[in-house]
Amino acid sequence: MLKNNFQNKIGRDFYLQDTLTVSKKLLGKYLVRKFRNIYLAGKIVETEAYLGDTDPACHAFGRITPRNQTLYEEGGIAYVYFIYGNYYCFNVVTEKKGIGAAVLIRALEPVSGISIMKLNRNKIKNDADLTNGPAKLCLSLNIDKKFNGADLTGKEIFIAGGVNKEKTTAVVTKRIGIVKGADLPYRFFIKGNPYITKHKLNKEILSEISL
DNA sequence: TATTCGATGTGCT
DNA sequence: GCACATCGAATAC
Repeated sequence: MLKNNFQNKIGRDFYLQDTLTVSKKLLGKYLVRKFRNIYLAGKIVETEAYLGDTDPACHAFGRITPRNQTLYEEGGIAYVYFIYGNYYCFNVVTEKKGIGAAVLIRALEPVSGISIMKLNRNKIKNDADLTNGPAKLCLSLNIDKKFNGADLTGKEIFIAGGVNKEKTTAVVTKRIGIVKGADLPYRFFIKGNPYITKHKLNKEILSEISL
């Protein structure tokens, strides 16, 4: 149905921009994952920026290790990490090679392949609960460690431009679920969208920006 | 409705 | 040995 939208794939140059810029511009675009010849896709409605070795919350803070080395690659690949013994989180690596920065995709609005997403999540009934969190969207889209380092300009997983003509207003808050660097205003979500993570910080809006 | 808490495994100290 | 970019069930109110 929305197949035409998904052909509008984002190219490499987009990801080489400043990480905060990419974080904002990703809102309204589509994360697409090809799963057994079916497109599982959702509109990106919530992101967080992790700015590299100067950001205490970023996995690139400190030395290069086997875990964080994909963060340092050239922008336009995926950084997928395992957390809390159970879950994966999906990031978009940004900026040029040598800078360990990325954007965490925190929530999607399900668009395509919703019935498959529900099969990937046994007990979930509401569409919103399929992808309103970074680990939830990985479960619904069947994203795991094998996508770490995946090329986002390829065919298996990529990001496509939005077709919505209406203007999007984004809202800025502090980042969620971290202790270090928790005061930085690096979380962005689409104003009023019902598919974002449920959190008390949703009410503590620091600023608004129109995209 | 709000808050607490257990599950779970890997990387790094 | 401990911290961890989470989730969802259980508990408290």
